[in-house]
Amino acid sequence: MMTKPLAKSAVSQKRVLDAAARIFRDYGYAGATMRVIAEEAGLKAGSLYYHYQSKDALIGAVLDVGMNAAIEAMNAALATLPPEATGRQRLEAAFRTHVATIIANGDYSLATSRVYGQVPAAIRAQHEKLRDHYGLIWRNILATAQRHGEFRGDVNLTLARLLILGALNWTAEWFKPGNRSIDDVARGFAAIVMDGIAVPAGTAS
Amino acid sequence: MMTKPLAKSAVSQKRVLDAAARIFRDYGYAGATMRVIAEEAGLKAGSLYYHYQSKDALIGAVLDVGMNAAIEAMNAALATLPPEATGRQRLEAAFRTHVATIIANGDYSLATSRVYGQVPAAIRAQHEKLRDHYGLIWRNILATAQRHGEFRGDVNLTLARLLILGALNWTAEWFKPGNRSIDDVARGFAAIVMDGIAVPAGTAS
DNA sequence: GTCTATAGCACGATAGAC
DNA sequence: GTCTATCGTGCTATAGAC
Repeated sequence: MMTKPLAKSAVSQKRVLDAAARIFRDYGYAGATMRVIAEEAGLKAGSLYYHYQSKDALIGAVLDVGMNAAIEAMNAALATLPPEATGRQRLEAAFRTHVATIIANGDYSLATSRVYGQVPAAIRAQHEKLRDHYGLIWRNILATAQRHGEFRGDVNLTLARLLILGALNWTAEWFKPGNRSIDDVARGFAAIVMDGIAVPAGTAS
Repeated sequence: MMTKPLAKSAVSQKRVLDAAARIFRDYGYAGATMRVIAEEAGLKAGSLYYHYQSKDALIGAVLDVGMNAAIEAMNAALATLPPEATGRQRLEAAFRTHVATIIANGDYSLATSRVYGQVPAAIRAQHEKLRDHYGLIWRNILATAQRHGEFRGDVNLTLARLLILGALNWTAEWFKPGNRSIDDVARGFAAIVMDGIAVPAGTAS
């Protein structure tokens, strides 16, 4: 079965979107000009408006595409786990998937995290639903494991989730392929969050 | 003993800097215009150039002032700990100090974290020394505690530091005074990083 | 679909009055 | 120290040819 070839329009549209992600990432929302985005996509500035109505529409598409990729990857990863998977296994899979997605779609992830605070409020408000949906997936993983007695009852799960997402999202800024693999990072982070870095009390020295 | 009154110039300069931090935070590097910064400071655009040579000099000052405040607060906090303080106590104090500084200087912290990737490379390069210095303080806290056998030997301290700073720096984006206090957040985060969220193995259910 | 050309506006920075 | 006025440049977006 052959993959249906994309229309010329769709190909260009994707090229524009990828170019926009890179330029927004490097220059911020206001600093990314339609001229430079067009050049990065191999077009002239005026031609962008055939694919996207405005600069606002373009940044909105970058935000949504990146977040949808993260949601789909996470749903797919969790769906492949057996029903009897432990909370620990689920959380570790979520760590791995989140980091892998963030690195694979690095241009979109970094563009999003760097420009989010500068995007017009109307665009941000419309995007918020996807963000909240993604947050809910994490809430569920943590709450389920705590309810099953795998995570301590005295841990504030909201705080735990904010710690986890803050730490994982920052990987997009510092991770460089080469020495450490994505799996190393995810496993290392998961180990710290689940077991801590301190020598457990009552351990022989 | 009276505090020496500041010269009119110094007062204005500080007002300009505070205004710049707020505007850079909200509009990004390119989106923050000298006209708007001036208005926020109660001046006209041309008057800014009496205090700062250029927009680049202004963002450079915002970055440096914010980071120097963090370094000084951390040094002061660690200096008040008794010499016999444990690694756990030092780490908890560092968590508390970092979050408190970030929230107290929220305009500067958020401006820095949001525009850092968009600032001209020359400005960023000059600021890097302060960043590295701050990172070194954290490296020392973690390495010392591990050398003393308080933190597990199999924990990768670089990974731990990246997790900690990613999580702590993100607090600037979501923390709102009201329900949770800064100390609650710092204590909660420190507890997770040191002891984990999982129920320890061998614990009776 | 992509181009050129341009309208209308805002930018950073400077000069010189006060 | 702060102002007004302005230079030269570059911005988003549109119009219409190809």
